Amino acid sequence: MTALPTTAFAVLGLLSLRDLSGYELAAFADQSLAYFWPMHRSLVYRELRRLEDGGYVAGTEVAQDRVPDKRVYRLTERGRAALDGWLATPGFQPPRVRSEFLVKFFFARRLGREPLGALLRDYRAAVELDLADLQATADRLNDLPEGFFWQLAALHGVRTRQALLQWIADVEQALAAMPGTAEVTEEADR
Amino acid sequence: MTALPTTAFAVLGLLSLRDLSGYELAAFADQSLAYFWPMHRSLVYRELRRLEDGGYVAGTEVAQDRVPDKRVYRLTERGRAALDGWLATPGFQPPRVRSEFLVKFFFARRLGREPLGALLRDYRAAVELDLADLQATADRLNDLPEGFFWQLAALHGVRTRQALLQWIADVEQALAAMPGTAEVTEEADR
DNA sequence: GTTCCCATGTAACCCGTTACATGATTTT
DNA sequence: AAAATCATGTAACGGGTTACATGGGAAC
Repeated sequence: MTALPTTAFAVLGLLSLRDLSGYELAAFADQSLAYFWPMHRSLVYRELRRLEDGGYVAGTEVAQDRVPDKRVYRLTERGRAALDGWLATPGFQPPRVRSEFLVKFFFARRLGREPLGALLRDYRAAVELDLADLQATADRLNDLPEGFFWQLAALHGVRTRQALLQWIADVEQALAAMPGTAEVTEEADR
Repeated sequence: MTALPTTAFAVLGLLSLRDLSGYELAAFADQSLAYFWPMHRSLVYRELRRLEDGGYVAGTEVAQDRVPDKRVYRLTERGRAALDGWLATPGFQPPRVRSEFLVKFFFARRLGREPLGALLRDYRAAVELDLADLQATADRLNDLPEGFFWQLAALHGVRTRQALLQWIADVEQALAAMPGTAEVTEEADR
């Protein structure tokens, strides 16, 4: 009876919209929740098995031709209750960010100006690409009944990425203004 | 020879500043890198053991009285080379964000206006707290040689959190403007 | 003078990622 | 006709979190 992880509720939430197989659910999640709650296919399958064991969802095997059979899951009453209970429960884990870029940047005093500039350029390119991708996702989700919240969720991502672009510009300016660029100095070694 | 994970380089980076025990390293990481690369103590210990096995760091047992003995690690030449190689290598994993709040918000059409308002208020409080905490961390890191980059790394976090506060304000406004608040409707069930 | 916190770490669990499997269908 | 992709999943590995251990100070 140990509490379900957030991923389980993400799965239940998607099943509350329509019945889905694991593959379909993962594909849809990848086009919607992925920007703030990525779920790999494998994990979705495992979670669905667990949810079925717990009686939160019910699966039925569906035969297909041309493509493999699939197992389609439907939310049970128990599952819906769990989802709504979780939604109404106040509190959430603090957002967790993990940025390898910032780890590199944090130790960038060991880098010369050249590789540092390259690092920032790469980062800007990555953020811009990501932002474009997110915009596309947001547009795709526009026409659904949930559109209101989904648009706003996407906007959350857009805003943070725009802030990042601004940050990059600031950093580049600060670097240009700083005359003595820290090359790797001897005293930095030990 | 399988590539080291980012956490290993975070550890090497901190050891490049000074020799540290696992406990000290974890404590310092918690005051600095934690905002973009959290590392639990346990993980730091395990990583240090692996790095010592690989010859990237060298540990020496240090006896203390009043408190337990500790094992202090020092970067080896091999470790320094690995760190600098990683730093100079272009590329990084895309930043990974995981926000339980947004999962709830994504399915908020199932919620009434009351719990939704509460959710947003909680979120604002959490972001504000987090921002204050981050500011404090940034101030603390100001006086060190690495201050320049560390300040900017902290600013990265500050900017994104400020964008979030703006987003929350926008959402609250949009909700107020929306007349027919979606109570849980029957047709949403099934 | 119990109770909580500090300083140090180990052990177990589980989520999340990567790799593997497979037969049909489309692409080159 | 070989190669890549689709549609479905299973299995194994490892990073990250949570729980456990312990003995000496500090706090109440």
